Amino acid sequence: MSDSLSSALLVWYDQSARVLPWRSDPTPYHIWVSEMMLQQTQVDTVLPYYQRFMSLFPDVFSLASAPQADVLRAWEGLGYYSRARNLHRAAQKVVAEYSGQLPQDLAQLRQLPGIGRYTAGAIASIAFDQPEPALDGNIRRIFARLLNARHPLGTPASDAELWDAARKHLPARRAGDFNQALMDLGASICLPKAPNCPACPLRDFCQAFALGAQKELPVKKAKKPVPEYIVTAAVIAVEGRVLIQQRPQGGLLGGMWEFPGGKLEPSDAGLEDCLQREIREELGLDIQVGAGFGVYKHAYTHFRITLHAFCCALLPGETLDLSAYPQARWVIPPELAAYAMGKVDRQIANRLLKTTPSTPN
DNA sequence: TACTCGTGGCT
DNA sequence: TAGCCAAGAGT
Repeated sequence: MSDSLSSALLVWYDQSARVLPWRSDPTPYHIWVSEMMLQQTQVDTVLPYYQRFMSLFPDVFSLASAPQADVLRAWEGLGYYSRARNLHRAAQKVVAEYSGQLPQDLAQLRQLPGIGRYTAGAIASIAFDQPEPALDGNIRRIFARLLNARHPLGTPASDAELWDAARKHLPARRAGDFNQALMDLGASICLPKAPNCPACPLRDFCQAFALGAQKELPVKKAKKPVPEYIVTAAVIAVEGRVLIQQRPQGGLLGGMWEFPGGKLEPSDAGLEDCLQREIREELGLDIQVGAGFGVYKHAYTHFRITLHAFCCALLPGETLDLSAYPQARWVIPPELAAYAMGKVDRQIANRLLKTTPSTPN
């Protein structure tokens, strides 16, 4: 049943909804892909990726049958690459078990890789018009303010309170629009730091606004400090080719390609020593380290790195047995574009396209 | 529960 | 400028 809060919100949404490609043609596949891309990622960042992804993989069958390498390459730059691997696996499961039709049942949706509580609710409500809440960061913030809820976000008490509130206020009709309206409101008016309360259609329902406490909410847990690591990477060139390797599935940048190297350890005498050790450990090769090939600073979510890249050569007599290291590959620089990489390694690859690495000696 | 997992834009 | 933040999921 529609309460006055949801009615006021839907009136606002009918006037203010953002025009988005997945809203213009809200098939289950479109909603699903968009929701995967939008996890922890803002709409403006997603838009060009969504358009390109749909041109490459217009339906669940083309996605399911594509090589993982193509999916990761299409995802490069969006981050959180487990989303791409999970979406790809889920597409194969939907084809194999559901004849290519995304299930409507909430429990069945949650069985698909990459679909958790939020995304299942979003797909069920937006694509299938089911009365399900979908609690994301925006909606958590909005309900925390509406209720003057003081439990820190992410705690069980907060989750229970906010999911209950979202379900309680869900209208019987247009649940998908209700959820999307809250997300639009969170992205445009009920902002984290500077909420524009005078423009808010829910102002009269908001306890935080009544108390003047909107900027104190939501309460967040304290964050841990982020460590900084010194990292090295080797551009090993032999006869015009450079060595890259694929990272293992599952961890950071899983399935992506990189220039081999690793973290500076306390036992390393220096950057050169670190790089020689890493290449010996990872590939069984002894290398000569030459000139620098750039210093790259990068911030991940939970740590920061300063990466020192070097031009390197194999010591005389060294060869790489590719059958023993199937994750490694020798490629000419123009081919690097076909290999999905994280931001730092892509910067190195792009520099290689412009500059031939110098040969040690 | 707490931690991992990317990147770009903003202040 | 260095943090903060974003349509979370998996372990």
